[in-house]
Amino acid sequence: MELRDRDGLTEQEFLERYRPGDYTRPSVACDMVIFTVMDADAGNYRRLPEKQLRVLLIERGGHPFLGCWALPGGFVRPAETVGQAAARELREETGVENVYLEQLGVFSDPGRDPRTWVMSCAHMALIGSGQVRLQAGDDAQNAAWFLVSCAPQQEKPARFTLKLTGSDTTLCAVVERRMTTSAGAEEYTIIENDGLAFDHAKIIVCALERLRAQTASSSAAFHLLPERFTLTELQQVHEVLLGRPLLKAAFRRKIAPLVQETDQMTQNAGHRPSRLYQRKQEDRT
Amino acid sequence: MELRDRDGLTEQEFLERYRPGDYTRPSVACDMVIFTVMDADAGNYRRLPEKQLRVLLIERGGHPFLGCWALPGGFVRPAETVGQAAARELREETGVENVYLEQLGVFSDPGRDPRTWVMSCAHMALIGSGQVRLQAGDDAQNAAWFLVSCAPQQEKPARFTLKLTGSDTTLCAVVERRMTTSAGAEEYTIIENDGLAFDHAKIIVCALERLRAQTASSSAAFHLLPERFTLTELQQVHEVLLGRPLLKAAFRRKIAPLVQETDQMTQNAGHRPSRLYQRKQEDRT
DNA sequence: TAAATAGTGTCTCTAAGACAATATCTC
DNA sequence: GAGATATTGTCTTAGAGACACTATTTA
Repeated sequence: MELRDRDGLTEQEFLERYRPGDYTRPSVACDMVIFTVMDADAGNYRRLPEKQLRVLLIERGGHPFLGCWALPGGFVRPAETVGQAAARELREETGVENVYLEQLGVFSDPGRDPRTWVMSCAHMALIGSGQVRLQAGDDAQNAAWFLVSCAPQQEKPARFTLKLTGSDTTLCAVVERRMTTSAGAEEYTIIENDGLAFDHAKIIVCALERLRAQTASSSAAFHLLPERFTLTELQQVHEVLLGRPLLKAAFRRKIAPLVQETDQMTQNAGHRPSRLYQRKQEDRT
Repeated sequence: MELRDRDGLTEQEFLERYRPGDYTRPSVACDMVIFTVMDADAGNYRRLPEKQLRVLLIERGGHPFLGCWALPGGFVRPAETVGQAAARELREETGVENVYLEQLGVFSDPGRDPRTWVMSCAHMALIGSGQVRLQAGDDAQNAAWFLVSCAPQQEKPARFTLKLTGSDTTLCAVVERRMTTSAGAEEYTIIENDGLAFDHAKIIVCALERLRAQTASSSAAFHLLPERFTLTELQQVHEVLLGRPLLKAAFRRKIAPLVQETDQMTQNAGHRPSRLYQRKQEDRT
């Protein structure tokens, strides 16, 4: 097949002669919304610990947004896909590999980075509570796991109040989801922002919305738990993500076909032991 | 607030002195998967016309992929978001505005464009059958609406056979959806490809999957119909998108809360007239 | 009147909501 | 035994699937 174009060139000849133009190109970064679920300090004696959703943030040590907290991230390199860049960033920041990783979309408001034209391809990662190595207080670059709370406002259900609580800092933002003719990653507007760098408040809210949608289809929570878990733990994770309590009997009926019983039980709880389950690997979603 | 960094600069001073580095940057394009639903030529006398899902493709007049068919698209400009670039492309290609537009995600395999490093932020647009101006045969740049058929293979349900039928061309591809630890726009692999440029087979399959997911939640089909439509038309669109027949009674019960009765009826059909409905605008999704 | 679509009624079955009852462990 | 969680049972209700029946228009 020797197709020739209007200059009489074959494809190979064309490519050999090709020189890219010199119009401006954007930098493309990968920002990572890394979630995990941690147990709250079980103050009381033999109660089950509460589950908390947390997100990893890094304190900025230079301009712009000096002193603000930002999502971990970095630039995409020419020989990798954005997904590979995200996996690389994740490994560099937390040391974990082979975890759930999903592309959220591109955030590209022209002024989002005051330095230069940078678009961000945001990703969400879910890591199990057992895999977290980076602990709050690791000051190599001052990274910390912030407790996440994000609820729609009563009067305006399209507005979300985002509150991120660290050990000695609290960050707040209000983000509105616009409903125009379009839908997609960018349809969020920051109304208020206190302490978050760039447009990262948007990105976090977008990730939370995606995470909730995945939870509703029962697929996300497994990634936030260790290999083996009790049904109560699984239910707690669903409840934290959805932000509302679930009925035990109904929940167990619903997830029954997705889990596999093991012959292990919890030990040393201050009460009746619970059976451990694992995810059934037949049909993945 | 006069925070100074380790060089003693304020943010304003830092930005004034900032010079971007000279590492390579990618070009970022916006590729558009533009769907519409058209009536098949109603050969028979007084039957309702069948609905067909179609996608807009453009024949390439230069290397690379000379003679292949490609999604319409173009490069993102510095002063716009990728969403605005998509809307601009859509307007330039089809003349329509204010239609449903959704970001699908970034496709960024390093070799996807043999010329240079180009990533594509794919978008899906849905335009109503009444708004289509560009007709098959408009040879300004040889654009055509291809009939879409895409079904999972029986033996391997993660493999999709994509078939695009134009007036005098048929394009075929087989695309597999990988299910690794990751999920997202890029988790597709092209197994076979005949006549489609770049990685556009992937992008089209990804768009179709997204479109089906939206159809299941009853939100997409409205955008593919004119303002006023019959319930049978709405059902036909759902059936074409989902690829299976639906029961009339159950369908009507389900979409009843989403539509609003009008006092208009269809005219001059070869049978009993049908009431026209419009989308109920109370709760948008 | 025949052909075609429009529109409704109803039975069944499944899944979710709600609540209760029982079981089993540790302190 | 008290305190706590684990696990199962069942009644009710909402919605989807399946199928049949009636209504209304034009050729």
